[in-house]
Amino acid sequence: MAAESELNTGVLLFLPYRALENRIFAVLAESGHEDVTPAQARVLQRVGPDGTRLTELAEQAQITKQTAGFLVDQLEKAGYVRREPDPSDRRARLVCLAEKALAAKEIADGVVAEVEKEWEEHLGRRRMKQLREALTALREITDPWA
Amino acid sequence: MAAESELNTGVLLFLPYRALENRIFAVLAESGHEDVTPAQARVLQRVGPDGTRLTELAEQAQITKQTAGFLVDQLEKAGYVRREPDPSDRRARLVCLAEKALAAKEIADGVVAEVEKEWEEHLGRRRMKQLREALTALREITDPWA
DNA sequence: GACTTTGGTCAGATTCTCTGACTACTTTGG
DNA sequence: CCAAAGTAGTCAGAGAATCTGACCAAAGTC
Repeated sequence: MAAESELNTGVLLFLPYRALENRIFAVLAESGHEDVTPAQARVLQRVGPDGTRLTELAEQAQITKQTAGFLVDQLEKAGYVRREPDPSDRRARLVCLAEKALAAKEIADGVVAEVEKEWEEHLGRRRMKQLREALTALREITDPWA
Repeated sequence: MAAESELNTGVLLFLPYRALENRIFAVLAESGHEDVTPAQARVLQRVGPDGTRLTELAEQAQITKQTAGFLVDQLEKAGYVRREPDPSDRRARLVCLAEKALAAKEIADGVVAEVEKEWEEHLGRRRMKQLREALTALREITDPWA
């Protein structure tokens, strides 16, 4: 590692990301969702409001569709998602959020809001805004689904 | 997910992080380091220039010391690290970077520099600076080892 | 010197992930 | 309309990564 003040941007991005994720999992566990694993969460997070196909979940989470299937099986058994037939393609099925996932999502969103508030208090409103703005702009060249 | 323009800061941090990581692994694989797995890399990344204890590696990577030991075993077999006795504590051993790891690190650093340059070109010098500055400040409240 | 903490290992189980092979449905180009 | 090619998903089996629990040896504390 270089001198303390010169960490590369990757590490700099990762540190707050992980801090946030840790906070979310801690609160989720406290509120009766200790059964969601990080791997499952990475898939669950990507299920859209109208359902999402397995293949699409796999792509976005950067895992194989077999792995995605495995994780969705578990999420289904645990009551977080349902699989419904896709009306537009009989091969496909849509993974949809169930009640339990919506409740968990609400809790997670609350933690995110809380942490974002803490960050804004630490950075000041102006720098927080600059941060979000720069990251949003960066998305244009780093997010394949932007 | 919310409207496109309103992604939470966690996702916003994660997207560029993963893009960078993917680039690093791609180049590393091309240059004869296809044997380092992501899990190993997360440990390897945290080995300091003067060697680092297993327990410390485990803490920083947020894995158990058993897992860390398992990964270091593999890195050692693959020639990326050595284990040397810690002169200050006869129980402990220091995990030290070997030649092969230094070479890989040089390559990785090159990719990071390249990607940072691309980002700066996209954002402009000013916003890139603001981004790094905000992230560095955030480290004060999100990095337990800051 | 007994007690507690800390650094690390061993053993075994579980979870996550992958590759390869396969079925069923859809799309496309005559 | 039909054959070929592509896409959605599953099954089977293997390998990688991770954990918990039990343990040993050296350090630190009273």
